[in-house]
Amino acid sequence: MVKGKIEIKRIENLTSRQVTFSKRRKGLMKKAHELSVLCDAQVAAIVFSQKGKLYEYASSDMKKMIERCELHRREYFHEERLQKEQQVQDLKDEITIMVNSIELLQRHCRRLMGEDLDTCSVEELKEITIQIEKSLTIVRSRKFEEKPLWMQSRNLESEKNASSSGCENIHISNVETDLFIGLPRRV
Amino acid sequence: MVKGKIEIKRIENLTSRQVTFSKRRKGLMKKAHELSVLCDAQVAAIVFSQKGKLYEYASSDMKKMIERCELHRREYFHEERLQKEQQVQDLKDEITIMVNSIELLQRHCRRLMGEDLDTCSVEELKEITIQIEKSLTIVRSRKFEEKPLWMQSRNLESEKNASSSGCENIHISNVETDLFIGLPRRV
DNA sequence: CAACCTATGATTAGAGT
DNA sequence: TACTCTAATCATAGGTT
Repeated sequence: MVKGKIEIKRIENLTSRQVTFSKRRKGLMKKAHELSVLCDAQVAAIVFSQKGKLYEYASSDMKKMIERCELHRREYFHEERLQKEQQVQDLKDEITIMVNSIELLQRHCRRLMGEDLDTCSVEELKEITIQIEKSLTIVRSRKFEEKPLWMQSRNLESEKNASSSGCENIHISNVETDLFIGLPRRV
Repeated sequence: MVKGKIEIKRIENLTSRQVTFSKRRKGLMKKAHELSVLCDAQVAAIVFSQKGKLYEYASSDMKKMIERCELHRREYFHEERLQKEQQVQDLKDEITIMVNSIELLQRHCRRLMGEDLDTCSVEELKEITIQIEKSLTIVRSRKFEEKPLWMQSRNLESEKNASSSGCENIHISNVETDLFIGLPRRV
């Protein structure tokens, strides 16, 4: 083989390979630059040496374009992540509020049922007693109003689903199963 | 200027520019390929024409590398998104359950207070009456147990925080108002 | 547009320093 | 390792078909 002529295949000699890498790499970058200037095109060339060192060329427009793309992509994902985190936090806040409400309601119920009275002040006890007496008056007056049969059956039906076990047997764990029908979403 | 010699600046003649673009683009790709083979390096060249058409070269290693990166990134974001969606769905499910529980508790309370009795069956009405009579017996027996002062004050204190308005002031409608602030609608 | 031609300039392999 | 030199090859501007 004459001087200067080479076959395009891996150069086995390390030194030769390194020298050729340096020369041709510069040549490539120059050609890339010339192409971008002469033809008004966006050109990029990226080279990793065997050792992993990076050499690159990018016409200025391309550089800006890549930067813009990267920035845009990063902002998009960041924004999306923040939104989801905010959503999760909102839901958790809601749950906290609801847990408090449930505890309050449960205590109220227990007291109306004569439980948990140890934690009441004398004042509260009086209020509860008055409420219960009022309730008793109401339900007793109710007992004597015999409703017509069609109305009874209608109520029985609609109640079967809503609270099949009747008032005093409501356990929260049952509630979950029974109530799923028709209630506020599953958004 | 002699034939074949040119200045590196934008070629104004459109035809010339297009021809040169085609020739030099191919030349650049060839050089990129030769560099990657001869020197065992990872090389990529990217060219956008003025019209926005893309031409590119990537040595097989580089191609694989880019594909691997893209795939990895996509999988990562996809995975993250799925996880967050699942978390949000779980929270929403929890909220649905709690909304149901709250409604049931509210109904239970209202009935114990002699409200909402129109939706009761005769059986349920009997059960409620029995419950209320039991409650009344309990609270009436309580009234005569005068608790020592230290116990009263302890209870008063702990109640202040847990339910600032105390038992006697809890109206279900208030509770509802408080709760609605946080309910699932806005999700 | 593309394929080819050719004179010329550009690049570079291999050797030397 | 990074230059310089130089012969040889390669790329390509400006044509022509």
